[in-house]
Amino acid sequence: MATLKYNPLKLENQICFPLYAASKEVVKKYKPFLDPLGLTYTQYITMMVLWEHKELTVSKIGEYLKLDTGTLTPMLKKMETAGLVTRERSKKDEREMNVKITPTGMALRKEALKVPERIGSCINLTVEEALQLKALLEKII
Amino acid sequence: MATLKYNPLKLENQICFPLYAASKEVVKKYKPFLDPLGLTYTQYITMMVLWEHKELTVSKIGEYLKLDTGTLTPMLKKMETAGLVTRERSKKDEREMNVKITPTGMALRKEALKVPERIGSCINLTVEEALQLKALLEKII
DNA sequence: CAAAACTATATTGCACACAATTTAATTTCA
DNA sequence: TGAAATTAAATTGTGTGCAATATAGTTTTG
Repeated sequence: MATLKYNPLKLENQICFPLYAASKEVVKKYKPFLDPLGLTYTQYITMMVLWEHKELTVSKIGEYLKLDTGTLTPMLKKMETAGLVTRERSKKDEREMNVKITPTGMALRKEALKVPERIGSCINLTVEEALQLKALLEKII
Repeated sequence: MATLKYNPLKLENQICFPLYAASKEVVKKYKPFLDPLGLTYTQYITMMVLWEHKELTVSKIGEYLKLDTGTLTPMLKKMETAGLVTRERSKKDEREMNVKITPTGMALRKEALKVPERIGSCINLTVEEALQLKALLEKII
C-alpha cells in the first residue's frame, strides 16, 4: 500500500488560509450595505465602538479594534471631515486625542441597525455554527 | 424584571469582527517566520500554489487565492525581480500571462517546510478545534 | 470576414494595515 | 528638580486589496 506523504505546504491543509479568505469575503459582503451609509468596513466598526462609548482616545479605539495609529489617525481625520466625529486634544493630558461622536454620527446608528441582520442572511451559517465559530475565533485573538 | 434589549451593533455581538481580527492576528504571527525567507504572507500563499502547480496563469492564481489582478500583478512583478518566478505571455493565447516558479523559488520550499508547524504551536487551538474552525470557515467561503 | 462581444491582464485610485520613526507631553527617580 | 524613561499620536514607507477603467487579444456571429 502506497502511503501519501502529508504535505504541510498545501493551501488546503492550512488553517490560516480559510481564515484569511473568509475574512476578506465577509468584509466584502458588507460593502453594498455600508456604501449607502457612506462608511467603509473599518469606519463601520469604529462607529460601533463610538455608538457605544461616545468619546474615546485614539489608543482606546485601537485597543477595541486591534488597529494601530497608522491606520486610525488618517481614517479618523476623514470621519471628522465627514462630520461623524470631532477630534480634540485632551485638556488633562495633551498627548491624548479625544475622539467624540457627533449628533450626525449618532443619527447614523438608526440607519445602520438593519446591517447586521442583512449580513446574517448572507452568511451561510446556522446560529449555533456562528456561535461556535465566534468562540473558536476568540480563542485565537 | 428589567429586560435588556439586545444590541445588534455592539462589537461583541458581531461574528464579522472576531473573524477580521483573528485573520489579521494570524497573518501577523507569520511575519517572524516569513521575514527570514524574504516573503510576505501573500507571497507565501502564492508560493504555496506554485510549489504545487509549478506554472499557472495570473487568473488561476487569483482563483486559488481569491485575489484579483490589481493585487497579484504588482506582487508577481516583485517576485519576478526577486528571482522566485518568471512571467511570460502564453504563446497560445497572448492574453494570458504564465507565471512559472524558478529553481530558486522551488528551493525555497525546503526552508518553508517548518513554517506551518511553528505557526501551529503559536495558535491556541487543539487539532479538533482547528478542523472544526476550518470546516466552519469553508462554509462561509 | 469584419464588427461586436468576450476574455485576460494591467493600470489607476482609494482605503486600509502595520513596522519603524518622530514629536511632544508626562512621569519617574537619582 | 531636571535629566531619563515612558507614553500617546502622528508621520513615513511598504505592501496589500479591490473597484473601475483601459488595453489588447480571441471568439462569436450577422
